[in-house]
Amino acid sequence: MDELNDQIEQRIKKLDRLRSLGIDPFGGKFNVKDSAPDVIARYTQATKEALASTPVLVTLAGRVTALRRFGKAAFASIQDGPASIQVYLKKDVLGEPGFALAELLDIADWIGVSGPLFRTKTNELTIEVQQLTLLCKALRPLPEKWHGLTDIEMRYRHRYVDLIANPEVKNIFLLRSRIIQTIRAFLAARGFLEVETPMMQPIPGGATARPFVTHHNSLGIDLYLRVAPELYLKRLIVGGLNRVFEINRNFRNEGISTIHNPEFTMLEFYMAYADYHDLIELTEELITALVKEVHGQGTEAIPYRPSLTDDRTLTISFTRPWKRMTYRDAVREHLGAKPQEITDPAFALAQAKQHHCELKGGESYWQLLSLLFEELVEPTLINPTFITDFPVELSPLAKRNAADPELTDRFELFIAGREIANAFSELNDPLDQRKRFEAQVAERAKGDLEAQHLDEDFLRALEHGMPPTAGEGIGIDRLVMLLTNQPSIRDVILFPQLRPEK
RNA sequence: GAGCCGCUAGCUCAGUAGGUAGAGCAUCGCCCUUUUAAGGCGAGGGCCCUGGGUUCGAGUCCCAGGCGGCUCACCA
Repeated sequence: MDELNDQIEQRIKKLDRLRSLGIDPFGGKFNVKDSAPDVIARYTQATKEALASTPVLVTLAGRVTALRRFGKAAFASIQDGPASIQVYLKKDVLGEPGFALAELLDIADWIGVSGPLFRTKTNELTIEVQQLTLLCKALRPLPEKWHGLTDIEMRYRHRYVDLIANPEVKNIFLLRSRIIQTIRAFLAARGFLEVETPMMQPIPGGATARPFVTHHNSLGIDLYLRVAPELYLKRLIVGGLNRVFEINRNFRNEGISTIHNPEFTMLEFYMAYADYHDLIELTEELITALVKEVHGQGTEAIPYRPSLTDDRTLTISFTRPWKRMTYRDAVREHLGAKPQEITDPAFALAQAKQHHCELKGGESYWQLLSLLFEELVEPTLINPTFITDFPVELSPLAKRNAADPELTDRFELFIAGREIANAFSELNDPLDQRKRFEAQVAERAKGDLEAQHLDEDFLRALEHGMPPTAGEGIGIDRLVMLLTNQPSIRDVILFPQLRPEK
């Protein structure tokens, strides 16, 4: 043990005292018959008199989170899952040996109790413990009861303590789990098959991002942690799995911030015979279902506070249908420009300069528009908005628009000024796909480390024929942030990436 | 990567002007059989993030570093 403070020392001493009483401080199986949440739910209405006349015996277990001693009796709160219940430890009832154990209890210990329910003078539902079992002695104390654990670094590094001390933290992760379960059920109900594709890929593809590199010893090759599952999921569509989805981690070797963790959870799903219009409908339905799952069935709007330092809270309305706008029109509207102006590259350049976009020189028309979009439009997209018709230049895997070959059949969904979903009709022309890869390879050669690689096997798969397919990706962490009103991604990831302790 | 802020007991925090390091909770001892931030009396507990410097003297001032947070930039 690295540090031996008096708190730990005292608890270690108690191990011997327990053993001399014949008690194993790190006991074995305990036959749990009830749970605190369940008992509280079932007997919340039971009166003092009812409990006295028809005794209800319960047996449950949990962690001691508070202890109030009175010499020959004590009250303890024990935490069992999402609920906490009070137990009463009384010498008369427990007897000598049982009470000797009670006297050696500390906050943080795990105990099993059984006995009848009763109500105290203050009417609190309480277990009068007849049988007390030590399940596990804790050697470290819990944080202070009133403030809990507030040091942010400690909360992330010692998440196990955070989860014990801060009930609202536990609740976020319960919600996260429910959100993911709801997504699974939603997709399964529509005939989507959940699959798992490689996390370690010889060629990282499916997104423009810098990958992590690792090495396989016996193969003697470098492998990349995936930046996206996209190219593998589309191979499955080629293989005839018409509707597939994957919820799993992506890894991107980029900065860390309140909205970026090096590994993050992504939902991607692909639907044969559909196009991006179908996914707009599906996305509205899915996210509406999630809003209702988290906030209640009647919910039309939710609050969201995007920044820790700014106490401004947004109200986001999910009333359908959500706004739809083309990429170019969104920029045009914000500039108050005329249709003939917005297509003019010189106009775009002038506007980019005027709005202080960071220009490296030599930007294409669509790159300029992209800068203007990010600078001007994105932050204003508070209520859910589908932005459609992205330029082909910025969409190397999306199908060309039939009417305008410069554009693709693609949308991104923005909520609270952030991209929540990205979807398109998938490019299934292997010859066009090859050209797009080649353009990306040329970008790489020019030094763009995020540009994509040419994946010969993926092209071969497309050459076997991929039916018209629509595909979408939704970043789960940011979605959970939005639905649970958390300004930092670290508050929706159990173990966010931190520098190691010294 | 840059700027700003933080780091003191197990936890939450004070620490005046540079002069022997404090409180509450927790811990230990005593009292206490319906408390719920229980109460009363008493006690112990410190690498003040690390390393330099200034000074008779540094938790405090200066420099460098570590870790964290936020903001900005890139990405989802």
